[in-house]
Amino acid sequence: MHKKLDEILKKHIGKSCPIERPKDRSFGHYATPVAFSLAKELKKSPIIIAEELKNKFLTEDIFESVDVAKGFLNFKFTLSYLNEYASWVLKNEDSFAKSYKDETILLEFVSANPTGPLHIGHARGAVFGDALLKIGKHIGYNISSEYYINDAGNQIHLLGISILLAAKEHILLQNVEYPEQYYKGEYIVDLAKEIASENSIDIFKDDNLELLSEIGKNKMLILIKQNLKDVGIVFDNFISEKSLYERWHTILEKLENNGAIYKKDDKLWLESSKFGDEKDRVVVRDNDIPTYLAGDIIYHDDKFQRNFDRYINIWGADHHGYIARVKAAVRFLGYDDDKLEIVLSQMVSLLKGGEPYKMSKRAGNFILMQDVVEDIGSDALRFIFLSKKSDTHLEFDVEDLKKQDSTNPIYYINYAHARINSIFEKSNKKISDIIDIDLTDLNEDAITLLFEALQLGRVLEDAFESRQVQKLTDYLKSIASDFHSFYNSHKVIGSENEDKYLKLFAVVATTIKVGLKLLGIKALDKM
RNA sequence: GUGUCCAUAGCUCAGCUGGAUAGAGCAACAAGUUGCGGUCUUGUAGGUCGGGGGUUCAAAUCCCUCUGGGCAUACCA
Repeated sequence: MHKKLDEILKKHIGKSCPIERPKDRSFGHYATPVAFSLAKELKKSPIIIAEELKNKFLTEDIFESVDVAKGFLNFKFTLSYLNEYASWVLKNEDSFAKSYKDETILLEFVSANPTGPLHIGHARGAVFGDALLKIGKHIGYNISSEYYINDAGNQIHLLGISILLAAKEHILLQNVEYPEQYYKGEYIVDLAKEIASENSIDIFKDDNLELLSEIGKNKMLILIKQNLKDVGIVFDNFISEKSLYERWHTILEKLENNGAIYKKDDKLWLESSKFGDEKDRVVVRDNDIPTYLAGDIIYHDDKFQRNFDRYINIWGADHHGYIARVKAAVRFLGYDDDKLEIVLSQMVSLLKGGEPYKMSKRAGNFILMQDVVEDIGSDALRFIFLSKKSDTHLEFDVEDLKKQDSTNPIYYINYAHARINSIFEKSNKKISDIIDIDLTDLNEDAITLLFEALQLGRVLEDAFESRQVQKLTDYLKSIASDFHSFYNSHKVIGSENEDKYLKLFAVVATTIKVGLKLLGIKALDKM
């Protein structure tokens, strides 16, 4: 609908204009302040300009009214236009709020080190990325999801050491001395025992760190994939850091040819300060081993070689200082770094009944994603993560998400959906019975609810373009609230408007169902 | 120290590229159901938008500055 209005505005004004929702719903469905900006160009009062424009718009038959108020133009659609769209939505549920765009996007998220299970911070980025993916696909982007596996370098080496030491202490019953850095969680001991039972304890006797690292990493990756699957996330692609290194020399040569590299203190430095980084960064140490940044440079070259129109990375907010150097590297490689967008996912503080959520000893004093999923379920976890901006701190109490009343938004929304389902059952009617009912002579409440329910497309576009998924969760809460309020003040079954209201409710239910689906949550028919 | 993000109602947060009297949920207080799931609804109260300057017809929104926080500041990933 806003697209239709956009077209009409362009037609009469000759350019795209801002379209807003009026603060006061009674003013109309949409509004534009365009007369204010035209006032400067035309040197006329905005009110006069708005009045002149109003007369042009009145010729369009989709408008019930076009009003001018303090220079704002307010538009109200006719009920028959809304009805036509409602019928289309019910007949084309799968296409509701869909759109088509000629743009390919590579979305990278999670990319947690395969050295342990996912914790709650990872979960937030994972859920956010997955929802962005689903929404983006729905509105027509060609998006692929990707997980970058850091399976090279020191962390993996540490994993191997940790497994070996755990095995020596707990299986071979030797005295061991632990170094300063190693993975401390009890899962490491379990991992060692599992490896012992699948092979033999001899595997720990010749200190084959490389083998243990490899086995451990593979097992952790399986665990991570399972953690993700438990909240409905499946990646299109996994890409291994290690596998990329065979191209390092080619990439290094490319960087050198582009004047990005210099040698100092026997190390190779990337001159990233030239492109906005605060200082230059080492890419190859004096022992000839490339740094972590080198892997990311190869990876981003690999990404850009695959020629997407846009690259979105979701990173933990603690990595924000890393953005400048990667962008600089992308420029040195000769690509447009504006195509690379980094979205940050902030840390999460969890409470349970007002107290800090207990850490998992098993995982080494992290809040384990799996524990929270088992506690409150995937749907509740997804919803709470998606109801706040990704780059702000989030604090919530899991007990609040178990409540079965209006204080729990996911319950509240599902309740609206289930209630509509139950009303249809009670009335003994199906969607097909009311789909062609003509919506005429509806009261204002009903028209408002219908209009709101038809806003899904606009909300999805807005949520995706701004990378703010909470716009969708907020919208669904608001629709559920509007519905409950309407239902409370209007008798439906047995009233003369029964069929019309059923059609209206069917649209509301469709909006909720499609909206929740894009958040990775299945709407409940019964509760 | 430097960089960066943030500061809006008691709490958790919205507020779109500056635009119409600053919003929602929760908590608090007060009402409503002989009517379809009360797993609900309605109302009241609550804010000098951290302080101070500036730009503008218009600033919570943009700029400067101060204060108070988070994060980063590795040749670890």
